[in-house]
Amino acid sequence: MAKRKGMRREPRQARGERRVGAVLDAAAAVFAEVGYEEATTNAIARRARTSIGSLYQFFPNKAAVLQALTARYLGQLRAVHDRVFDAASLRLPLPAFYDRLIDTLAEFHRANPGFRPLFYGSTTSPELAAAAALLHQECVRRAEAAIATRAARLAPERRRLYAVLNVEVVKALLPLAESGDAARRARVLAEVKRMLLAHMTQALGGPD
Amino acid sequence: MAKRKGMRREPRQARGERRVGAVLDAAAAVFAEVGYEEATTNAIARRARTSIGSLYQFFPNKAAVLQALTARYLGQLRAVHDRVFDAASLRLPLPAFYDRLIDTLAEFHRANPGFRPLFYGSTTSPELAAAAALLHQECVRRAEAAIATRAARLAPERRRLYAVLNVEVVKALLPLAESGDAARRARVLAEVKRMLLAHMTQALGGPD
Amino acid sequence: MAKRKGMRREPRQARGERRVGAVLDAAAAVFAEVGYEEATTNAIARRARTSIGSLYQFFPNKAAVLQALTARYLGQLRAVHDRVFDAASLRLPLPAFYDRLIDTLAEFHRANPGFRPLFYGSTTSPELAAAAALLHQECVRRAEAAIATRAARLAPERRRLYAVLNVEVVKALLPLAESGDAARRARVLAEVKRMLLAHMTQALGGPD
Amino acid sequence: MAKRKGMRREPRQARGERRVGAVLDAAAAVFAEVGYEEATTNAIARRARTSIGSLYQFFPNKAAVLQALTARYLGQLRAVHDRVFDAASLRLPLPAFYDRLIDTLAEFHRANPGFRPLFYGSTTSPELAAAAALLHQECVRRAEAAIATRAARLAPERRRLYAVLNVEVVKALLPLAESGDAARRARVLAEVKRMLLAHMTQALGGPD
DNA sequence: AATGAATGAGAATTCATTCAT
DNA sequence: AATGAATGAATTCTCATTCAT
Repeated sequence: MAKRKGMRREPRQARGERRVGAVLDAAAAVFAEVGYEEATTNAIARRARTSIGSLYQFFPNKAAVLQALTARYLGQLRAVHDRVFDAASLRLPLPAFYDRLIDTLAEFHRANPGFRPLFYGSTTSPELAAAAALLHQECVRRAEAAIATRAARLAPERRRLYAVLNVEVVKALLPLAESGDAARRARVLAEVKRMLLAHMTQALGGPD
Repeated sequence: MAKRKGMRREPRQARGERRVGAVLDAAAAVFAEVGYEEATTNAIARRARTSIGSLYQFFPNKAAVLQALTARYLGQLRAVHDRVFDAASLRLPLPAFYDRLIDTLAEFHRANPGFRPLFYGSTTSPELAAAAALLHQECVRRAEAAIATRAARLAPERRRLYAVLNVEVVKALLPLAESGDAARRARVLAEVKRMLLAHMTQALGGPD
Repeated sequence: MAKRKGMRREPRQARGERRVGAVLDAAAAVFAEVGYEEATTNAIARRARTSIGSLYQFFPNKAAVLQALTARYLGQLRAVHDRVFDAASLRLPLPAFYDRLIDTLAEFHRANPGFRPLFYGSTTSPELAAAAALLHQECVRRAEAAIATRAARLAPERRRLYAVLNVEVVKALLPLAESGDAARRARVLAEVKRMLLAHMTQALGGPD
Repeated sequence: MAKRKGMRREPRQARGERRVGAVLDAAAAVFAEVGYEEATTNAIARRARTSIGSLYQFFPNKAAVLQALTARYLGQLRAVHDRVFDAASLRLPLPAFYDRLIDTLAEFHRANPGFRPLFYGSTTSPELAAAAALLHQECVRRAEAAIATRAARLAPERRRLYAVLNVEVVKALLPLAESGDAARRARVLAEVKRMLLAHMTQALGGPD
């Protein structure tokens, strides 16, 4: 599994396995609260109810914790993408497709506060930038593939441009959807769908 | 003047005035390079060719430097807004208006690297969040006013929602415009305009 | 047996016996590479292809590993000494005696990299100093005995002084012999012999 | 001055100048007590009656403290060498020359406990090895020059070999001279002189 | 007995801020 | 006013040793 990358040692015992999971959960929580750079390894260990030594038994440094957490989220994100970009969905009319896509992504975003600091990772630390790039790429690749399915004749560069624009807009507006009550959330998501639909309909040259 | 917020004392002499400006210039540069949180006051002082002691003579702490810099950028941003949201512009057809607006904002963004870390300030440190909120509000308020002029009968909450959406989308996509050569920049900006235009035309024109 | 010093328990089984030997071999290798103080017990266990827990099953602490290794080397050193200080050798003319002695010691030194950090153990950690002292004493005692045989009327303090000088000079110059190719080695050893011979001839033969 | 190498910043104020000296004095003392590797920067700062932050204001890391101290000792050692290797001394008969040389070096060694851990620096840490190499080279170079003066026709490689041997023997035996009372010291030094004299007389081919 | 996970004191280093000169 | 030295809490990471499985 990808989440083994950069770890100091494979946990050989079930206890270690659990501990690694606990550390990643704790890291997600701490990163969500104060961000990656401000997060301290001691705070993560404390939150995981373990000792700092244990953390370093499995992860050689703070960056490795970030990497492992990123890998875990990447796996979850791929699973979500597999569902919303499946063959059936890709054959849906564009409005229905966007409806399903945005709702699903919004739900993933809502349910995973620990995902956000990685996805929105600032450019300051290279390791965080790498994490963000990884997740971002996954999104762009999927969007690109979806566009390719729906607009096969589109030039690859335009396809890529539209993919990036879609990703950036959704990325920018999902936090907004979280910024109020359920009604607010519904209104924001509706507008996101409307905006992307309007733009892509026009861009792809008429109604799909 | 707004930029005196959080300063320890008013410089009575031109020398002090110049020193403050130099510190803010240095802070802008350092923030642009490593971000606010990673920036050190010593690095700022060094860059300003002054001593750390002098810096603290004018600013009680690091946050005050950020605040003053934010105030300075807020002033510049307001000046830009005054120009693009003037009466003549507001009377322009929507496409022409967006064209002018986006180009102007893109130029401001391009020309002020020090503005970005404040505008995109992550949520981690409260002071940075406050800075970002201040700049964000200025943008939203102006967008709201512009929309009010063009769609007077629109319910205030919708007006506000559209304002926020416009701001977020532009904010999200300007960095993208910076991410390549001039052609890339042109393509991205064209799509931004198209996207907002498509959305707003529909939103303002169609059934609410 | 002396090598049981400081051990937690006697291994009752051949497996344990082998394990202890493997740990000492590993310790010798690691000490040779990074020195006693920089060596970690985990590195020793890893090198011995055993677990840290097993290591501590046999040795109560790091110092005990050093002690046991020292004891093992002391045994080997005594065996070498028994050979070069045997009755026949002691009856050899002084030049022939030194020739044999130095060559033998140089060979022991060359063949046992793990011996060096113990023999040259710095004064910093008490346990290392103790190890070095033990090995040093063995050398001095043998040298003293040899001198006593050859110069029976020499005052004990002088005997001891000469013994110490001989040991220190050999100790200091053996690493030098290792510092180059075979020719270098031969030249250095020849000079060592010449130096000690010249000195001792004068010291024993001349006025006291 | 060489001692400025590797320092984080030149002290600009007299206070800083004093502090740097105090830190080096403290480092010498701490290194003498526990060795370089076991010495902690906090212990050095405490001994210098300053804060750890001050230490790091002038030295970027522990190695830099070692470097600066080495440079200081190198300067002192050169001064001593300048005296014992001056033209007049080099014209002295060999016995008188060695007498003066050994006594002077022994005195330097006795008076500078902080010099020893650097001069005898083990090979474990590269920075310590570098320090030791620097001091060692100074000694070998001087010895070589002295031998060249006294035995001009000697092949350069032999000259170098004798120089190294002289240095190593003195280096090895000076600590021995320190190992007892004044009488012991005198006896050891007398034998060192006798040994080197006997060897070199023979090596250089008859009485000088 | 063997394994390897758990522990936490301690080490090097940074940096916002204060203070002496 | 200006300079830069002083401070020390906080941070990342290591490693000898203990303990659960």
